[in-house]
Amino acid sequence: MPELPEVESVRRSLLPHLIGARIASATLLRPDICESFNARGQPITTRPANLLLGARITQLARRGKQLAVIADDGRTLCVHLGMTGQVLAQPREAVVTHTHVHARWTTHSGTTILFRDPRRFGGLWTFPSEEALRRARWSTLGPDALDASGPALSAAGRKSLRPIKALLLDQSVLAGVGNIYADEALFAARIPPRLRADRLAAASYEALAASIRAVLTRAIQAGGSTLRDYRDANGQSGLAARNHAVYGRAGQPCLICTLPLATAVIAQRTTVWCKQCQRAANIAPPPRIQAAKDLTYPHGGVEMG
DNA sequence: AGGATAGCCTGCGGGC
DNA sequence: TGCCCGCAGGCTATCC
Repeated sequence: MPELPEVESVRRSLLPHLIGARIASATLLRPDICESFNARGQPITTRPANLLLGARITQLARRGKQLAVIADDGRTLCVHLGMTGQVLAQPREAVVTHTHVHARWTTHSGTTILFRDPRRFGGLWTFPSEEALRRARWSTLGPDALDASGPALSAAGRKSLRPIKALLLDQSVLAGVGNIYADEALFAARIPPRLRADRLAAASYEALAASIRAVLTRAIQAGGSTLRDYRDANGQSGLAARNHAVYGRAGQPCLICTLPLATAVIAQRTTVWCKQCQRAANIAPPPRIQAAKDLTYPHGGVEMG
């Protein structure tokens, strides 16, 4: 399940293969996984030129779980890995054959790039400019989860009746967190996943934002979480799953208190947490907002500030 | 309009 | 051994 750390690991592993490379061929084997747009934002038929044929790659960008391959003339290819998507780089003469390859590129330096995605929850989107991508697809995303901030999360959460876990999974609130790292971050911050978003104090959102940044950073350092499908561009699996404290550990002992970890479906996702360590009572509640008429001041004045 | 739900899609593992 | 079912889940469309 590629979430932010996995997509970032793919991006980093692609850099040496793609930066400065010129695209010698581009083939779309499954047209229905790609959508192309012109400068006016209208959908057009995908042609090799839209898939960066002839372009020189200058930049690989990422926002949340989405990757952007940007060329010197502005042409931009957006890649979303969905659940099982992979971008693989291999020598042109490689004999390894893959199933479910939906697009293939070659570079003038002799590298073949494949996009494969058995479950096809991922896809490709092409734009004439980086700006067009940002306008069409990235403007609906919240801040990148590596930049998670307490005030921004709090602003979204304080008016929401959803469980805090649902808030973390909402890409328009925060871009990049999926089911694995939502559970891990909530455990690290000792927040119960079902707690209503509007019941968290600003200080708790600050702690949660810090946990999100820490969990994601550590996972990137481990090369992402390989459960089954995830690989980076070189076919390497990631070791971050070794660090999971709760995800995939239902019924096993909590690493802090040894109580068996609980599991339930929350926000339509399998959720694992520790009922002992993650309790609302551990967390500062939000300040109660009282009606003005109920406020009394011993000295009869009105407090400012 | 926020929030919940269905559906997309394939591979794998458990149960019989 | 083999078949069937359930599950995994990011995201969009749809409904309430």
